[in-house]
Amino acid sequence: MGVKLKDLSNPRKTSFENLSGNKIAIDGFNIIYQFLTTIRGPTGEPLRNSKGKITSHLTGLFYRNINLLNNNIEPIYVLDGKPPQLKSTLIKKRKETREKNQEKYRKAIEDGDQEQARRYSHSMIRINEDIINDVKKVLELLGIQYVQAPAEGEATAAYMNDIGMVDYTVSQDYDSLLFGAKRLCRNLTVSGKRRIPRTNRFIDVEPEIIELKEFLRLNEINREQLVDIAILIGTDYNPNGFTRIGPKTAIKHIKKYKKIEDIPNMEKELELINIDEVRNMFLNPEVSKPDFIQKKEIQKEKLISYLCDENDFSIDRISNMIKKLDKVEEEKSESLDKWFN
DNA sequence: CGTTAACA
DNA sequence: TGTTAACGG
Repeated sequence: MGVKLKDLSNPRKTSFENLSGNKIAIDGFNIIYQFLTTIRGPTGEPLRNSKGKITSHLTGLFYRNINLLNNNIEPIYVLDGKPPQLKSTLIKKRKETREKNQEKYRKAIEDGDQEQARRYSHSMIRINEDIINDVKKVLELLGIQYVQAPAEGEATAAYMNDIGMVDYTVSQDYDSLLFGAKRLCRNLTVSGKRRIPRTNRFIDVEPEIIELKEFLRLNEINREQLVDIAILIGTDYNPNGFTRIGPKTAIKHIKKYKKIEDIPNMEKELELINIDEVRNMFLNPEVSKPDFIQKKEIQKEKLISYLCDENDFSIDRISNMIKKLDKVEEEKSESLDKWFN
């Protein structure tokens, strides 16, 4: 779920064109979950191939990556490893709400209530090993690199950003900033319009950059204090946060008292968590340094075979998109020729 | 989510 | 030509 830092952030609008020439570390699980929950047929069911296997994530990944490559953006996917022990309460909590929602879903199906079914259908989806293997397969065939993080994907993505391997981390969550990412890119999507859940209203969603330095300067805090603010609000490692403290109160307190222990009347709340352990999760996370990463060649034939033969994608659509990619490559080498001649 | 078909 | 609905798998 991530930390609720939206109200404190100072996003700067950007676009695919603006990000041309950049390397980005994509929070793999975050993007996969988005595809699985948003790419659906009319009944709210995810897309499936003729064998009944879910394919929403394949559709999303294919089109999104073609768009990135067409704009000369180099994505590197970072996949989650073993979840940290401190996350177990959150995972348990999520499991409980998922099971409750699954029950609601089943009931809605029984009652023939499509609207309710659609609302709870996302709880039927889990990122399992099959899904991960599909993702790895498509990425390999697209020639896109991925790295396996030892623990939190966002932590390794942030590390890659910090040491200059990538220019941005990409996620909808703000956690990579807590992990020390220099720049976070949110809403890195093509279509500008997105429906507000359970309404018929649409809002324009544009890609945005949040720069850690600017964020800290604007709020007149350092990263350690940002982490304390997050802990007050609630993080994956202390999901409930401190009672009656939201973003506004959290920043007010930290600006005034500098750290959580110095805020008056926090003794009882502090007894509930090991605060230094939580801080350490963000300030000193388990990360790996990936080897030098270089984009590989797209394997067009195998990609078409995998998507169209194995997963029933339309051959016309897929080959058209690949043709578009070829066209961009052609233009690129043409302009390169001009440079030399 | 991203593309395409339909429509003014 | 630009906006919106519906489809994709």
